[in-house]
Amino acid sequence: MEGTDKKCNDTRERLIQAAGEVFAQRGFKGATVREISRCANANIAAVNYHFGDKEELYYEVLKNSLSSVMKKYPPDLGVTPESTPEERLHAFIRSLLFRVLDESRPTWHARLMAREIAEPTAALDQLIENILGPLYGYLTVVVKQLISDEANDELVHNCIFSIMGQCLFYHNSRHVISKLYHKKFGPEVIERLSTHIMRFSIGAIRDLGILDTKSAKV
Amino acid sequence: MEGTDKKCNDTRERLIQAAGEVFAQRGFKGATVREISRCANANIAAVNYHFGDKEELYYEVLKNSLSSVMKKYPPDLGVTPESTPEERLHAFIRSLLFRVLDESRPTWHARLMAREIAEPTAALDQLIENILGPLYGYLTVVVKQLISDEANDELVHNCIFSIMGQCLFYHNSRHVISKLYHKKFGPEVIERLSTHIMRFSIGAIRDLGILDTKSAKV
DNA sequence: GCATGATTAAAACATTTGTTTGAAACAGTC
DNA sequence: GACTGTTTCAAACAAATGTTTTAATCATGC
Repeated sequence: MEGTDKKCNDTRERLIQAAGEVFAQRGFKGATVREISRCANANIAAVNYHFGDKEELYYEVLKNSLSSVMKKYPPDLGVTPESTPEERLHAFIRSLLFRVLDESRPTWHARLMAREIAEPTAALDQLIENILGPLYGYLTVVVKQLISDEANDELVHNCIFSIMGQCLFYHNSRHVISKLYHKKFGPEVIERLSTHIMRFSIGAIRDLGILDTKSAKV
Repeated sequence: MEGTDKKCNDTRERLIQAAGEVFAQRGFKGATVREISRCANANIAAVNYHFGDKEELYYEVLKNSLSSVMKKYPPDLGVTPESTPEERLHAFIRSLLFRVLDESRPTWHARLMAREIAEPTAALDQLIENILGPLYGYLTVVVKQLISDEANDELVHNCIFSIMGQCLFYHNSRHVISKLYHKKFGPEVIERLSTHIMRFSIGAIRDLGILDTKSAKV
């Protein structure tokens, strides 16, 4: 009836869920195993028994979170290999926005990842290898198609950073946005945002692509 | 010879400097008054004597940091009221990038502010009122001039978010960028980045402005 | 020189926190 | 039902941390 289905008695699983919430809310240092245990209806010793120590639990939570969130919103959600680069970019942006903004489901995945990106622990390498690397790679291919296949690397990198930056901003600065503009991010707002970022970026890339091919010709 | 000039013996001042470094590096929770005191060559009791408690010291550090960094890189650095909107936007972006990326000077200001933005304490309101509010306001004016004075508010907001997002990305994701692309942000790289973001945004805004005025005509 | 107030110093205090311990409860097997 | 390995529990431990205390030191005005 509330999150955990069918009275799942597996303490280990409950600990991971609870730890996700608490780590996301308070950070690794701020989270206490006592609070985690209490939220999971488990004994204080449960964390050490099942995971060895707090840090190992954190890794487990992060790993768990990653696969789950990428499964729900894959970068090519709703497009096929036959789609145009524009459609693929739009899909990428849309997925990314939903991944980091959707508050209608266990919300700690995005916050946890943002935390790890902003202030990495030793787990960042794993995060890059499994998630961020492929993600940036995918976007690179799409952007290269949009500009031209011989576009110089620096321009391509700058463009994918511009796109990623626009999307992630709404998560990183959400408290400021909410205080300054009283904006909330429901699904329909996210849709409009994704359209905006897509148009903004396509327009920009077209311009820069023209500049680039011109300078390449010189 | 090293940061503090003329053997400034004021313990209070040394504490603020040291606390800035430590808070930026470890976060509020992770920073210990013992480490701060040690870095400041002060006694453990000094923090409580001079500031009451750890939290009050944090507020003081934040306040101090804000005024200092905005003084060094004001948003209209190098432009006059007669400059074109394009020039003003470029100056804004350049300043913002230097503000968050310049590692050649006491570097904790930006990290401290990023921390507060990503996970606010009670001090965020003050930060918004004194710094972020005016900053966003200034950018809004510039962007409005670029699109058209009757541009609809949502479009303008989305555009300033797109610009802020592109800039802040390089700070928030610096560890990922560094691991994926082995990029370091020296002054000349920052200059090139600011030019890229300026072009990217101007191109995009032009396009969207045309769309906007067309739809406004309908 | 000394009295006064501000500052510093070292030690101690009270909590909090991650972890360990040892016994109890449980589950499955023969 | 006794044995075995696993899981849970309450209590305790050791280290760390913010804060307080009490005395010493310093600076300044008389």
